[in-house]
Amino acid sequence: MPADRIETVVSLCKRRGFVFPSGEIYGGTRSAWDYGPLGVELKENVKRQWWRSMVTGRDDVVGLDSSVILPREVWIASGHVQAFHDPLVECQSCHKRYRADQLVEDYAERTGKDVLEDDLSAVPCPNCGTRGQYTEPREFNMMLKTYLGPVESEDGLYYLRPETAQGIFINFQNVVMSARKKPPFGIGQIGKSFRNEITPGNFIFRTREFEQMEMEFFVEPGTDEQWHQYWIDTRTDWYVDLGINRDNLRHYEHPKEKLSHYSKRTVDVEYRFGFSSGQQWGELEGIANRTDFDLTTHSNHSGVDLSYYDQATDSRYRPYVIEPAAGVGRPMMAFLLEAYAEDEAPNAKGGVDRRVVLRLDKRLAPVKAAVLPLSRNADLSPKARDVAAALRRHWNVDFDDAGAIGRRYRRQDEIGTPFCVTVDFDSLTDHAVTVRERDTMAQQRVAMDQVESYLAARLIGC
RNA sequence: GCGGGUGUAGUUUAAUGGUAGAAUGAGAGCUUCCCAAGCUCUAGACGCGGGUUCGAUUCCCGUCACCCGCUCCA
Repeated sequence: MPADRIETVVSLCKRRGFVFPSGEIYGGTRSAWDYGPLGVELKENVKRQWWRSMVTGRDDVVGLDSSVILPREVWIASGHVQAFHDPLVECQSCHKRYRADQLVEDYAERTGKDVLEDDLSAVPCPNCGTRGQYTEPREFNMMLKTYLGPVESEDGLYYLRPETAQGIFINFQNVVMSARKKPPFGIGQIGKSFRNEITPGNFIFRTREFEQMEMEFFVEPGTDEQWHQYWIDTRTDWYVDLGINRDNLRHYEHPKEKLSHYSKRTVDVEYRFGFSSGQQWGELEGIANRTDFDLTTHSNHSGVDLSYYDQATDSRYRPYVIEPAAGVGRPMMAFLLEAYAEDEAPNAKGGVDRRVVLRLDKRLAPVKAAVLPLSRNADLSPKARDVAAALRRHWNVDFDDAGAIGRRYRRQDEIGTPFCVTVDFDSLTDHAVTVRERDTMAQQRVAMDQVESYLAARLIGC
């Protein structure tokens, strides 16, 4: 394994069409990435697996797809407008940045003197001690704005959602009624969110436009802590099931003073990314106990009572919410890093060379099978095309008849294709093909009309 | 946003104040070809914009992107 796995994988991603820098021909866009032909397949597979395990595979969760643009009041109620509205100043001497209100507060605490946020001339920089050399306070709101309507005015101001969760909370009543769900139950959603991050970077780890897989699980107050633990365990197992080594996962408990404004307790599932900065761990998913914060605040702001009437006890309560909120890009990056391997393999020259292989779980592999005629001669390609066409009815299948067979196997290994189906000269007479498995390198002769069922048995859940 | 570093084909790189060479990868073809074989051919780069200069990929400025740092978390 090369020193910098991330760099290696990033380079593979570009070379093979997983991820491209966005807007490259115009010089690029900061922290934006486009998903190429293989990347979109992998990403869709990650989302599909999430959806299956979190929504359709469960009796107690239903799905939703809410709008990116919601009424402005939603974000006032949720606390996002306020919580991320803090003016920032920067010390012009040492270039460290502070929240102005924090500086004022700390200063008052230390000296007993009150100053105004817009006059920091008496306040020394906590870092370098320089007094009052700050830039003008600048408002920094994490939410991206847009303007709807023909005229760009404050009336038309809307925010792009910084999380998908609020779309779920404001539909709580709709779902309870239409889907006839009782707590404990959840609503899952996959979609894009937008945040004006100060420090984007680390490839697709932190971007300003990103995709989330969130589920809000509504439970009776008092049962929230057990459910929280349940989801922490369940979500961790999901990553392991899809190929992440448990040793490369850990839980991070958010310290009380750093919790988000809505959270009572948050535990992150972290993966050992091994960033080039030296930082090892990075968050894949946060599992938060949001209490009844959201349903309460939306009840108060909208005037609509978002409580649940429990017929059994003839009582009404506001459910607590456990939220497992995952990214899409982050797990995708983790799966790629985890899958990347370099083997030594004997080559046709009698030597040994490097075999790059992505040991992606079959369910995640962008291409499930590749059909490779041994040669372009002897009419192997038409037969192979027929095989490929049959398989394509079920899976994403590659057909490749260019160049040496060994090279084509390697190309498929590099993108994690679990099966290669080779049509050879014998196929013309015995009507069978060789199926070669990526991980074991085992080869199996299979009758041509059996290939579909042979693979179907091995691609369950894909 | 601020500071530091970097910027040559897809990737890895060489050289140069007189507009670029290689390897590998890619495409076409030959070879009954099962693990990046061999041979032939083809396409492909100085991030972008200014300035200095007879002439800039090379020097200067700006800009963009990436990496590293600064209370960001999916």
